[in-house]
Amino acid sequence: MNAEQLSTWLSAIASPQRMRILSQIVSEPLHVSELARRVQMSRPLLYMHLTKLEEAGFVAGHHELTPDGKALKLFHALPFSSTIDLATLSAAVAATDAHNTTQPDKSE
Amino acid sequence: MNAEQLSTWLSAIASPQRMRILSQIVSEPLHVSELARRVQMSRPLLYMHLTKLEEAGFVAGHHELTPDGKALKLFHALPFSSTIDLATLSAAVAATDAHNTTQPDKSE
DNA sequence: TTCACCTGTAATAAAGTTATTACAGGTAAG
DNA sequence: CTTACCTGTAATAACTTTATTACAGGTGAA
Repeated sequence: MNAEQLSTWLSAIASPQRMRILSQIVSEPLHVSELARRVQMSRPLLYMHLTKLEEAGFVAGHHELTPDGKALKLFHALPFSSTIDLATLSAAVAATDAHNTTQPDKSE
Repeated sequence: MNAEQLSTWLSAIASPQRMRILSQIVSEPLHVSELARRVQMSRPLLYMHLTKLEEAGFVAGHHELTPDGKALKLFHALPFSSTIDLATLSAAVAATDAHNTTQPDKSE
């Protein structure tokens, strides 16, 4: 994991709003509109936050049909645990440097 | 630690630039101008980043006089290690909620 | 058909972060 | 006194993130 990837990952959770969103869907999944009401946020804004969380791998969403045929999009938090320290950060920077110096165009 | 504090802490390291700065001063302290040259960044910009890192407790700066009397400001990285997971985030959100509900004006 | 729910996105405004430029001032050496 | 270093900050430009508003469209029930 290079510096940019680590940054994207950390940035996704480094937001009080997204922490609140996450903590609401830890124990049970909720559909978007219900979640928007719980965190008191407009739906479009919530979508933006959920997209960031999903891209960083903190949540997953899936469609589900209620018995009466209504389509809901449910989101739930994905468990994770990561220890972060100076070595983690230095390793990420080193990965970026290696990439930009010896392997100018390697896809990963 | 509440959600805002955790956010400030995470945001401080969630930046490729600040990761690069940190990784340069892990093993040895450097003065501002020298550090600016190493990370190829203007001094004013570096100050801004260092201020954020210092406020979050990732670096410390102190003045030092060279034998010939020149005043340098040296910065070095402070060691840390923290495990982050859903429980950490939920606890931070809970701390914020408790603060805003039962203790409207408690200083900490 | 109308009401009350739901999903999804485009356009844009508001706010915050990052980066640059231009200062003012200090010490030591040539 | 000029050159070559250094610290520090104010003003502002450029960019990114966050938030709002306004759409278009779907289902089921009254």
